[in-house]
Amino acid sequence: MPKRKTEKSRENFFADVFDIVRLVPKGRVTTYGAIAACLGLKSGARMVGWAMNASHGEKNVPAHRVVNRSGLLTGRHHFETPTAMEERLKKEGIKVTKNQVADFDRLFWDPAEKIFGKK
DNA sequence: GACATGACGATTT
DNA sequence: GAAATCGCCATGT
Repeated sequence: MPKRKTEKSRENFFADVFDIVRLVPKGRVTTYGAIAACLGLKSGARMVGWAMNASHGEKNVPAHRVVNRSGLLTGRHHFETPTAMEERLKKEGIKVTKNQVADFDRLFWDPAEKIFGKK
């Protein structure tokens, strides 16, 4: 287990990521980079992905709505089943083709919009 | 304490 | 235009 020092940072980071992902409207998708940018990280996209890994314990975190900047479902293999991600997205009305979100540009939801407008 | 890895992104060659 | 490389911060070994 990490020391308290990292624990604090980790908690803040994960909390922010989970909160943002949770705020993603149904039928919308966002990207790791967008979330990272909201947290103030220039390129913390990797960390966001790491946080998503921890999201396995957070049932209320729709990690399936988080894709890479290309709209590609890069993390589908980390789900319970390789198809769970696209299946869920399709269920919410999002079309997925070849592990990629259709009309990704249109469905893209920018957390900065909410965070910035809210704060 | 150092090295290697990770569901990414942007920049440079 | 495509490929290779660096950067980012945290985690695991």
